[in-house]
Amino acid sequence: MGRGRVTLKRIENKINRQVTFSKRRSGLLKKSHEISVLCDAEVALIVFSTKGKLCEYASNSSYVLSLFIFLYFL
Amino acid sequence: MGRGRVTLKRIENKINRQVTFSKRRSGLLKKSHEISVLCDAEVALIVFSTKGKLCEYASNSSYVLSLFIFLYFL
DNA sequence: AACTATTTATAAGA
DNA sequence: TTCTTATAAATAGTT
Repeated sequence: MGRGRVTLKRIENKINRQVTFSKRRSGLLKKSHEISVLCDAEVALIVFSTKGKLCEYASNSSYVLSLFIFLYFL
Repeated sequence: MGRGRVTLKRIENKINRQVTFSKRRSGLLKKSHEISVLCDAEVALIVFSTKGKLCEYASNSSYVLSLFIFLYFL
């Protein structure tokens, strides 16, 4: 996607890595939401950046995600 | 994506819904893996189809996903 | 934070 | 149901 091919390797430049993280995280959230609605599927997505910033998505009935996060931080 | 626009609405045709689920699930897994490698992020993805078929991805250190699944099936 | 050239994902078709 | 292809969507690099 975009002007260069993706090489599946850690992006060493910190700025680029953060920018890519931000872009792709939102893409992942969007697609998680889409599959849950289109296909009537239950989805839970949890993403931690290197800095430990948490980001999550859960379709409607994924109450279990809350439990998961609760347990994670115990 | 593809030959028609996506309308964010449950796909009523069962066959189409299953096909779309299969395609998009693999896309989601791929992208989850990519962001984890490219951005050095920890990712856990859990997908249940309507039939209850489980599918999951976890980047390297997401041992917590195992815990989650364990708890889910208690 | 926007833009746009390209790659990638995928809806529909074979 | 696996493969192909036209097109939508995501996004890498740029401004």
